[in-house]
Amino acid sequence: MPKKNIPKLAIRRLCIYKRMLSRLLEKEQETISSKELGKLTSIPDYQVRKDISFIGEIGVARKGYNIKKLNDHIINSLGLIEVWNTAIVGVGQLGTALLNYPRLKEMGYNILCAFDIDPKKIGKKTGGITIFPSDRITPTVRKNQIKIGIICVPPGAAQTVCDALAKGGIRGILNFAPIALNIPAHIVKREIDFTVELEFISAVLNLMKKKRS
Amino acid sequence: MPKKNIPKLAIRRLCIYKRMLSRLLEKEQETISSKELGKLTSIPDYQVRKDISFIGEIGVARKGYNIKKLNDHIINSLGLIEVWNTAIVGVGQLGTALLNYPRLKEMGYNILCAFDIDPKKIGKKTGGITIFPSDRITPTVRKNQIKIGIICVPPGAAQTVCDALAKGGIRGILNFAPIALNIPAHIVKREIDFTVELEFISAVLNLMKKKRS
DNA sequence: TTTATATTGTGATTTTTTTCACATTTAAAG
DNA sequence: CTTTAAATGTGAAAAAAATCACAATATAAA
Ligand SMILES: NC(=O)c1ccc[n+]([C@@H]2O[C@H](COP(=O)([O-])OP(=O)(O)OC[C@H]3O[C@@H](n4cnc5c(N)ncnc54)[C@H](O)[C@@H]3O)[C@@H](O)[C@H]2O)c1
Ligand SMILES: NC(=O)c1ccc[n+]([C@@H]2O[C@H](COP(=O)([O-])OP(=O)(O)OC[C@H]3O[C@@H](n4cnc5c(N)ncnc54)[C@H](O)[C@@H]3O)[C@@H](O)[C@H]2O)c1
Repeated sequence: MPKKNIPKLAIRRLCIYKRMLSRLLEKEQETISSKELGKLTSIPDYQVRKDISFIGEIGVARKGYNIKKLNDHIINSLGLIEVWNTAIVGVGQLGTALLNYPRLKEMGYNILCAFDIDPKKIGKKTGGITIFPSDRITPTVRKNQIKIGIICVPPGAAQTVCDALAKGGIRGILNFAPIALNIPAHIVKREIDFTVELEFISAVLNLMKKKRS
Repeated sequence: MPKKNIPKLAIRRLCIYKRMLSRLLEKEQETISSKELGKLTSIPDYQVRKDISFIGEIGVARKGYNIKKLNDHIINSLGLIEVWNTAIVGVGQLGTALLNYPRLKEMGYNILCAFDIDPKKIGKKTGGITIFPSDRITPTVRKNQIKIGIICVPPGAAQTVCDALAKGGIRGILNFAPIALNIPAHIVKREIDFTVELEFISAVLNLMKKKRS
């Protein structure tokens, strides 16, 4: 049980440390210092230490952190042991890639079903998952206790399917459609827009150039 | 020319406003207030105003912002008119989805070529783009003045292809492999890991639950 | 056992970001 | 022309986050 409120940004970084730690588990190395872990994740050592301190004292002076112990501790503190029933809405280019992405299941996101509006896709299987019609989202989510929904439909349809997921009792939504979703506050939302990230890169490059000149 | 340094987070939000504005361009509405724009992007109105203020005074008291003018102004201020030569490395599930994603070109990311290590893929075309062998990354990037690289290879290969891109003179990198890349500071990097986003959702849901109990 | 020192954990400080509140502006109505 | 009020732009305050610096600690070497 974490001492106090963990900052949102610290949570994300803890997930990134864990990602690195789970890779290190396969190596013989037993412990790692905040400096080393920082090097591997492009995060300063004091930030690594401070982030870890939010979930308790786990390091050993002069030695660093035990890799397995720290990995487990992050998993426990953030509750990442849990397996989440997950659904994907929209089985196009991106949805198909996700349905074939084994890492999702490995990380505890168990995809139970997929939805699409296209009659040619409904009833078929992709990545071993059956595709249901999108007007069945609400009852199916409710019946299967689906907790997390991943939206991969065109932007024009995203709010509609989001509402259907919400009505079914979804708890978290990962949205890939390039549009901000309106969503009740009790649902945790995360939006990823590749083109916004690319534009961010462009903007930073441009502003770097301008400053130099 | 922006007055002072624009905060990184403000840049991202400006891109999100622009995304919404370009949708609104197709409607008849001419102006929009910070309040309305905030509603549409899930961002508070004062934040919208402050962000826009970083790129100058463009609003009209009592009316709000002219949609077309604000859209153009964001594009100009952040330098988003530019077309960027782009390459994709790794033409698997995700790389293929991206090569077939028309929005990239629409937004000014002109994919000139793709790279893969798989002999069965090299020489073929995907989404109209020819796939080159990955040992040709450095010279091809240099010759074609490719400025942005998108990495979609397995994590074990990501640092290698990243180094090859850097050697070719790349300026920005968007990385989808679940690993932090080591990269010289002059290259602008952005890393997207879907599973980290999902874990973030899980963690927030868990910590919400814990706090309630 | 003592010493030297690498490394943690954290309180204090600094920086950044968000939030607030309101004076100023200006379109529209009277 | 004057009044009204909606909306901006921003300086100031508050909150959050990052950074620093160092005392405390524990290991490994002497
Ligand atoms: N392709 C990419 O690489 C990529 C990258 C980033 C973001 N995106 C975004 O992800 C979303 C999907 O992109 P895509 O390339 O896979 O598009 P796509 O056109 O290949 O697939 C969209 C799928 O959604 C289905 N769909 C449409 N309306 C629906 C509804 N109401 N209910 C259920 N399903 C519905 C369609 O039948 C189709 O199968 C889009 O919003 C896109 O902007 C795509
Ligand atoms: N599939 C998804 O939905 C998804 C989602 C998020 C992140 N990712 C990440 O994106 C990356 C690609 O995922 P994927 O599912 O497309 O994998 P994939 O196995 O389908 O494709 C990987 C491609 O990279 C190529 N490759 C391997 N080594 C290479 C090298 N040295 N140079 C050039 N090409 C090389 C392979 O030949 C293959 O074509 C992975 O790091 C994965 O973790 C994938």
